[in-house]
Amino acid sequence: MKPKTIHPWELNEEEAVSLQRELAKKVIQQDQSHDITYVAGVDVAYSKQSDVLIAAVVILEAASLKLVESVTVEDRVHFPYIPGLFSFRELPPVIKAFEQIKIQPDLVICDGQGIAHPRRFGLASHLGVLLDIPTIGCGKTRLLGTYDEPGDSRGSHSPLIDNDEVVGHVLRTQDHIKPIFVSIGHKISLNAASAWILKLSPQYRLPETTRQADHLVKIALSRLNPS
DNA sequence: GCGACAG
DNA sequence: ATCTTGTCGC
Repeated sequence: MKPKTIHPWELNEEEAVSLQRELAKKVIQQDQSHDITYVAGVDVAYSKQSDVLIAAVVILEAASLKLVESVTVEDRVHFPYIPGLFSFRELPPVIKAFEQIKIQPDLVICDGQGIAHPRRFGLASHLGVLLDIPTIGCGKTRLLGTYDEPGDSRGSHSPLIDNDEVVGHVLRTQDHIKPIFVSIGHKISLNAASAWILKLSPQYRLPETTRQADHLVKIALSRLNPS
């Protein structure tokens, strides 16, 4: 008989949760590589007037934060937005974009959470396990966890706690600016993750990787949806 | 039962 | 995320 091709993104909610529980066992919450030359940023933009979405991957030279490569991919939504199952919605186009990247990054910064997730398997962790590469979850808002407001100077941070576990850092990347939520994605420690996010955010609230990827997807989408 | 809830 | 109007600041 003809085996049907199963794409993880075609699973139902219950199956997706089961897959997360299985893959979460593969997450490595410790530093692995030490030589990081290229850092990648990922982002996805959606069209409200259709089911089209655009994913972008940008590669920056870690030392200079200069863009050295970028790719955008157009796709269609195949999974609804469900808190906790976000990766099943955004990863398909992101994976396609990575398949076209020539420079292999040593670290990937994701827009969303890593292990600061109900099953410790947010977007960043999912991407890290699939690509077998170090990843960091960098969210603008909280999915879960409690925390005390960090000091108001750049670099101040406080632990994000869920079920008595430290699942991330609430990190202030600029003086007096609203903090962001950093968590381990895969193959990196929380302290190293926060240090990297701070280094990648020399001037703005969000890391340059995220800003560049965000800029790219918005331009690509505006070309499809001329106002 | 009532909120909370990455993007 | 997207939509949306105005406002503030460099």
